[in-house]
Amino acid sequence: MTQSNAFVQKIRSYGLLSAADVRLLAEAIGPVRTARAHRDLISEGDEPNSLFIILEGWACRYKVVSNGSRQIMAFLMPGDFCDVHVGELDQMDHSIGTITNCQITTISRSLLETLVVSTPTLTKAFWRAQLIDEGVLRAWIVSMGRRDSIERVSHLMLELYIRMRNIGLAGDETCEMPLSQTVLADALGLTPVHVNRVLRTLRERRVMELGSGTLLILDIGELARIAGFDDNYLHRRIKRAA
Amino acid sequence: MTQSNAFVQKIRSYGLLSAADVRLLAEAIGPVRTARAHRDLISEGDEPNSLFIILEGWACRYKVVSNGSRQIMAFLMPGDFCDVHVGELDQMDHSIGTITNCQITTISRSLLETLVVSTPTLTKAFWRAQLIDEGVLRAWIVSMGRRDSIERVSHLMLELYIRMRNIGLAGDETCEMPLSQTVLADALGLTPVHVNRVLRTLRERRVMELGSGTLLILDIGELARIAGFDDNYLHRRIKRAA
DNA sequence: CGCGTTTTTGAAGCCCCTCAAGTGTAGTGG
DNA sequence: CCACTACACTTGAGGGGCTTCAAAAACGCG
Repeated sequence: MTQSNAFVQKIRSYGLLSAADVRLLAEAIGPVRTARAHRDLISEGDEPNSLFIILEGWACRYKVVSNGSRQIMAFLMPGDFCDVHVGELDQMDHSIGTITNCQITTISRSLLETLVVSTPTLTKAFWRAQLIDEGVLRAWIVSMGRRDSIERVSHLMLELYIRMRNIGLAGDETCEMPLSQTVLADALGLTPVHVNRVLRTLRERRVMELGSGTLLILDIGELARIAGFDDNYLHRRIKRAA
Repeated sequence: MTQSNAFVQKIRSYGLLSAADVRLLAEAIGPVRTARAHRDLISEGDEPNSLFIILEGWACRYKVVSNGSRQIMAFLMPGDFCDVHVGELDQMDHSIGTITNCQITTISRSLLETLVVSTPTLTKAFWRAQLIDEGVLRAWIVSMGRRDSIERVSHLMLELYIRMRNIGLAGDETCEMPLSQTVLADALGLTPVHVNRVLRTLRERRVMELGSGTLLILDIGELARIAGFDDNYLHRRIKRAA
């Protein structure tokens, strides 16, 4: 049961759950299993059957477009869940794949539905989680549309750093970030070559360094300034960590 | 009450509501009022107070970034609603503004909450609407990241055309589309100048024409081919129209 | 009819891409 | 311990898509 904490804690932070609610939630969670890196948890076109929860490791939502290139639409880290819309939609319009080795678990569709219908506080907590994800999606759109490459890289690094900190996985201006430059490029709408150059610039300017699976922030003020990082957004997400 | 149909019908199409549910929903809707074009319904930083519903006209979610440029993150058309997260989030991280004159109405926060808690079918319908919006957001990210300008314009035109058709506001390969090239540019992450050139290309290739507030699709197959429009996505949205 | 907005077109430039090659670094098997 | 492979990272040179700047034409509305 300890392994499910990442998820239960996240949901708890989104709503005032009673002890009974938390117990119900914890009991709904299925057995933990391990998934290797670079595997699809769900593929585009699949009919979704159960809700995936990441307990450990990184995964992502992505879609391969007609010209063969890949676009990552979201990163999933411990505590994140994949498809609350289980059963609501007919087919997946994108895939979910692991980036690192992951510990995952599931909640079955029927159990989830009972949970959501029977306990309004849980409904609200799930809803809230959904809304925050939506906010992140909107921030990505802004980045892709109106930020150049260095701003975009900076913004993503800050987002991920803060999300890691919010779940207690980031230290003082450093955290694990097991993303290759190719994966970053797929998320940012850039090429790996160009991501490389941008990272070099940021390193040379003593703003941040990304290497061997670790992010090191040297000057968070400057990083936020470059990114045009919204104080508001930042503030809300910091608050949420508490 | 007839004026609220766009909204009620949309929610009905997302769930099997009983007659009582529909009545509850219809009764919750406040008085209809008119909003002029180019006005903010909600501004960034506001504390959201009630749920806005568009009954007539077009609006959009947008954000102005630090360098002064604007990014539109979503278009809102009749039946769409703005902020189910009323009260869930502390502050708006973006603004909502009208594009044309609009007929709008609201549901107060407290009424909405009672509704959602008391009737699970309504909850599910709202949830489903939310999930579809999220799918559209993800499609936008894919467009911005991995499609060039002509593909991106084509994709957006198809999305908007199909959404208009789904609410019965599109004719046979034509519909109203009151978007200036500047507005389109703000949505697509391009400049108005370049949008103009892309539209010319599409016109010269006899694929589609956009002018005087109207979209005219000349060759929908070719348009979908250029856009890399997902059959799956298309299919789902057509099905949903029924 | 006059004025602001939108649309259109041209010319020059930059940001990021493409292509290409070279350098690690980790894992595998001899 | 060293070949061998696979993959990620790095750097250079050249090109193209979109932007920027500028200005004219067309449209819509009082």
